[in-house]
Order: sequence, then C-alpha cells, then structure tokens
Amino acid sequence: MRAIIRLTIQTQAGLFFAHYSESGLIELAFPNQRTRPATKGKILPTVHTWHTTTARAVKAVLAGRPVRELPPLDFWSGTSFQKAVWEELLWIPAGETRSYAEIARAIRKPKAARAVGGACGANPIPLLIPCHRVLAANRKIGGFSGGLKWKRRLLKMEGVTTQS
DNA sequence: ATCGTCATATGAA
DNA sequence: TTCATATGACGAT
Repeated sequence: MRAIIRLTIQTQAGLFFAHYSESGLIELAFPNQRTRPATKGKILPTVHTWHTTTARAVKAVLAGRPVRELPPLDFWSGTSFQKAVWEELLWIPAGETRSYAEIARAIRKPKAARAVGGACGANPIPLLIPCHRVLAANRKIGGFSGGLKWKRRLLKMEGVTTQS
C-alpha cells in the first residue's frame, strides 16, 4: 500500500487537490470533485518543495501563462500507451493545439487516434498534462474529463479559438 | 454544413 | 471476449 499525501492549492477558480506519492505528483483534482480531506501534520521537505512547484504551475496555467517548471510526475497508474500519450502532451506549448490523430502519429501509432482520446480521459493530472490542448481534427472541442466548461475556459485563456 | 456508417486501437469488466 | 470510447475519413443529402 502506497502512502499518499494530499495537499490543497487555493486559486481564484477554487480549491484544487494535489496527490503525491513518494516519487512525485500522481493526481491533480479540480475543485468541486468530491474529495477527501487534505493530509494533516508534518509534510516531508521534498514533498513540500514539489507542492510549491505544482502550485506555481497550476496558477500559471490558470492565468494563461507558460509553465516554467513541473514537479516530478508519477505515472504509476498508466499503461505504457497512456504514458507515451501523456509524455507527448507535455510538449504542447500554451496557445497551441494538436488533434487526437496528430498525437497518435507523434507516438508512432498513427491509427490510434481514438485510443488517444481514451488516454486523455484517463489523464490523472489535467492542466499540467495539457489534455485541454487536444482538439478533434475538425477543430471541434472534443471532450474533457473535468467538464467542457473547463476546457473552453482554459483554451480561451490561451487565446485558442474552436469551432462551435 | 450535417449526418450516418464504418474502420480501428486501447482498456476495463 | 465483449463492450465502450474525449476519433477520423468518406460518402450521401
């Protein structure tokens, strides 16, 4: 059984929860998702350092600004395919988008566009793994696990326009 | 422009 | 093995 540390990030958009294992950030939860209380008591110095970085990164994305630095990400829950997708998403800069098929091509599985959508849906760290920057090929919005309002909001913040 | 249909990869039950 | 998908391409209308 892994020990999970849960810490909060207060933003204008609400209270986010960040979950850490002993090797890095494993999950970032949007506000209003039903969630258990934050871990109380003493936090390891390394985790505290990671969390400072996470909080800064989350606030940068919410402000539509580029992220300078990410905490270590722990992809333990992902399959190798999902990890490949998530790592590819990290390369999409703010203000740019890719299609599901483009991501599929980038990881050398050109026919797996639909599966890329599945991997995005399983993304445990939205915002920092920018699955909101993945649109359908026709430039329509696609889906978003945290709710489409969030995807639209984030894209608008980054100056991206989509089809209605 | 919109809609139906099919091909296809991946993952969970 | 069966089922569901945050897709995409194509053709009919």
